[in-house]
Amino acid sequence: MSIILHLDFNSFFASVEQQANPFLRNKAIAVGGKSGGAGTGSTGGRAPLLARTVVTTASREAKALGIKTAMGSMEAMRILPSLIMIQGDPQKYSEITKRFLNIMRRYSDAVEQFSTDEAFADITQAAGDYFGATALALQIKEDIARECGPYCTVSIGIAPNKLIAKLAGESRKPDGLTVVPPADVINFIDSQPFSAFCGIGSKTEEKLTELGISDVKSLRRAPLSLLRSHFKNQGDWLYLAARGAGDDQVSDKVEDPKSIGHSYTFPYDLELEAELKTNLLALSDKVAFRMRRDNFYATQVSAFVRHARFPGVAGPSSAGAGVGAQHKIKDGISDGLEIYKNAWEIINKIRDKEMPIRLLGVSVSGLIKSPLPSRLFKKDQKTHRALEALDEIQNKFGSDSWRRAATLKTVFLERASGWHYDHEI
DNA sequence: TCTGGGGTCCTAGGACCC
DNA sequence: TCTGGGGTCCTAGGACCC
Repeated sequence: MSIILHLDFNSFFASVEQQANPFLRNKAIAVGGKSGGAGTGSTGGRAPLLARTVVTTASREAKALGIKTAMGSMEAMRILPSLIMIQGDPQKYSEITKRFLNIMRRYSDAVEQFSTDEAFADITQAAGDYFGATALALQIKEDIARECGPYCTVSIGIAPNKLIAKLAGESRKPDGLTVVPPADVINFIDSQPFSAFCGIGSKTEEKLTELGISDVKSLRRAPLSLLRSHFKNQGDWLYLAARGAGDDQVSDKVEDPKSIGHSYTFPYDLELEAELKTNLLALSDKVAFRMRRDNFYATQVSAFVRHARFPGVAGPSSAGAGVGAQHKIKDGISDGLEIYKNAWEIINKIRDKEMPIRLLGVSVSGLIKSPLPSRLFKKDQKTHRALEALDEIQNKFGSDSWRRAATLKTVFLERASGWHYDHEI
C-alpha cells in the first residue's frame, strides 16, 4: 500500500507577500486580482478599480477578522477598513512554487503539482512506514521554512491515497501535520463534512441531502445502484470515497494544458460594440501570445459572455451566469487576429444585444504541440515576419511590451461619449 | 448571496456515418 | 423509403477545483 503526502501552503499569496515585505507582517492583508485586465486601459473614471475585484487570498490575520477568500473587495474593505489590499504578483508566487516542488523532489521521485500552492508526493519508498512518514514531513516543513521563509507555513496530510491525504492536510490549518494510517481512515473520514472532500461540491451535497444522505456514514450505507442512478459515474466515485478509497497514483509527468484562455470583468458594463471588439481583440492577443510562446496551435476557439444584471430584476435570471459557445477550426489557428474573428462571431451570435456586458472571455482548446504548420499561414510573408518579431519582443519584455493600435481605441470612445473625466492616456 | 480568473472533466443531444 | 443498431464528432452546459 502506498503512503501519499499532500502539502498545502497556508494563505499562499498573502504569506509570500508578508515574507517579501516586512511591513506587511502580522497585518491583515488581502491579495486581489490584477487590475490591468484585457489591457485596454482606462476605467473612464466611472468606477473605482476595487469595485469588481475579489479577495484571492486573505492573510491569517485578515481571516481572523472575517475576511474570506472570494469576497468582493468592496465588502472586505467595509468589514475591515484597515485591511491592506495588494495586487497579486504571479511571478513572485511561481518562484516559490518552484522552490517547494524542488524541496519535495528531494524526498520523492513522484511529485505531482496540484495547483500553485499544493502538491502530492508518493513517499512510500522514502518513508518506509507511517513513523518514517511523519519524520519526513517534519523535515520538509523545516526545509520550506528555511528556503521559502518562516512566513511560508504549510499544512501536510499523510494517508494511503490522494483523497484522504488532502482531506487530512486540510483538516488542520495553519501549519498542521495530520497522519491517517490505513487503520484510521474510516474513523477519520466519518468526522469530516462532505464539503471538505475534494470532489463533493455544493450541488452534489445538495443532491445527497435530498436523498437523505447527510454524512459519510450514511453515504456508506447507500447502495451503489442508488448512487449510480442519481450521480452516474460520480456515483461510483462517491461509493468508493465513503469507504476511504481513492487514487494513489502520483504522476510526476507535467501534462500539456488542454486549453488556454483569458477573461476579463470590466470595471463598468460595456454597451458599445466597438468597446467589446477592442477588448476581445486584446484578450485574443494575450491568448495567442501564450499559445505561441509555449509552442501550441489550437483547433477550437471558445468565447464566453456574461451580461450585466438588471438592477430591479430578482431571481436567478438576473444573476448573469453567462453563455458560451465554440467553433471548431479545421486547420488550426495561432494568430490573435484570427482567434478574435472567430470569437467575435461567436459572441455576436450568443449575446443579448439589449443587455450591457459585464465579462468577456476567450479560450482555445484542441491544442497541438507544434508551431502552426507553414502551409496554414494565410498571412503574407511580411505580416508573418512581423508577428515573429513581436513574439520575440514579448518573450523578452513581457506581454505589455506592445499593443495593437486598435486596442487603444476605447480611450477615445470614452472621451467622445463624455465618460472620460480627469485622468488617463 | 453568486463575486474573479485560471483551469479540468463529464454528460447529453443532435448530426452524420455505415 | 423505412426500420434497427452501433459508432463518432461536435456543441452547449454543468459541476468541480484552486
